[in-house]
Amino acid sequence: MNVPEENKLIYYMKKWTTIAKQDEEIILSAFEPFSIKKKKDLLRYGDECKHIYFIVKGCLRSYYVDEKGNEHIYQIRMDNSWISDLESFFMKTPSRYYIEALEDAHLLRITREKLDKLYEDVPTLERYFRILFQKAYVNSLKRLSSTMWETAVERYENLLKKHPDMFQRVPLVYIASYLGIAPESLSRIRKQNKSVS
Amino acid sequence: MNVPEENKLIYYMKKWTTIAKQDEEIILSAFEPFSIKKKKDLLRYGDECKHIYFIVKGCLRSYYVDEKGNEHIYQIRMDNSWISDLESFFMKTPSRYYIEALEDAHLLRITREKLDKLYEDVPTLERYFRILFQKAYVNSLKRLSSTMWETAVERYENLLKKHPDMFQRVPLVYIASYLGIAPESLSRIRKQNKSVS
DNA sequence: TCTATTTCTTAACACAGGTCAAGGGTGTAT
DNA sequence: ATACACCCTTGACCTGTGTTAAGAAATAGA
Repeated sequence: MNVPEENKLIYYMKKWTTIAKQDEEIILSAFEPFSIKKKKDLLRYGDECKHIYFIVKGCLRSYYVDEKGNEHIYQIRMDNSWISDLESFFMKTPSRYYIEALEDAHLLRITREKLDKLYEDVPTLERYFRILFQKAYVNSLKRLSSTMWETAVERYENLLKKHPDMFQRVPLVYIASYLGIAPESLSRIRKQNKSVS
Repeated sequence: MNVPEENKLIYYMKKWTTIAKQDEEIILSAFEPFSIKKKKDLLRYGDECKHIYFIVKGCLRSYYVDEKGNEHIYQIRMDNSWISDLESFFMKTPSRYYIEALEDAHLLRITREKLDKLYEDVPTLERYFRILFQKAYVNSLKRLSSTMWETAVERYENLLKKHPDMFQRVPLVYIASYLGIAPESLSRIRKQNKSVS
């Protein structure tokens, strides 16, 4: 990957749909560059999620807090992917989640109004997002079946295989929560695996 | 709901996007009515999933079989929803799932080729499926967070609230698997709940 | 109606992973 | 160099759910 930062979004969109040269400008101008510092919130519980964000560079987590005050991370996202609370974004409802930067991050964001406009101006984008959500849905089902029917050890090993970089960039407490286990359990699993290999 | 059977598909599509009168015929003719008997397979492990199916009437489950031969149900779908193995359907890969009818079912099916053609002929359908997958993704994330962080009892009660009809139509063994628990556990939970209420 | 099959329940036991509590590293700011 | 966060690990104990095995209840077929 050696695409100039401002063109990464277009680069990824072109993987799944064709975009005319003159439309590139229209798309880019609908997005607004946005930066956020480590540990700052992009979205807070109760607020409406007004944007969807493309992560040009950085790392963020989205989580909710249960009645007992425990945080549960359901997404960790890094470079070149999207993050948002889609339900809040599309339904205009208050979010039940937080989104927080785990590293200083550089994003491109767009509001619902501008996105709706963009769908009209560049209809082929409807296809891009159709494919994006289609894939996100398939991945989510895979993750679902893995949390339901694989052991914590298997899930750990799969994540390690699929996102080794995540272990360099994200504290283990968060990865544990993302895997749906206690940090102590993750610690034990890692100890086990070390002695095996 | 009192829509004639053959128009149910259009009826649901119109909820999320506008469809011109003359396009309705184009859409319907791209779909093929298809019936399947109880206990018969719509899709088998290793086969490519050639269609996506709209369930006009009936009930189906999709599941995979692990190395030990245990079945794990990740979807139970009833009237007016879609079923398929999207990964196999879109990537043209062999499916890792089975889809089986739990009741005699009446479906409308479409191939990938016809769907691609339909996206060209009726561009507004791209929007319908974008919204469909968007919603499916959001629901899948909710189900994910509930299997990760809610107890079996909570999941049972939520399902009972959301799909009480499912308990009338689907054997409890399947519902247990769908909830990610052993049938014996579901039995215990139901016993508990009875004595409370 | 009788029988076979499928579905559901119960009980005893086992175990993965959670919880609680404590302690040790490591990085960063002063 | 020191202090303070932050992060990770360890051990002891506990609990929810899985597993195994058996039998009861319900349903469908003859």
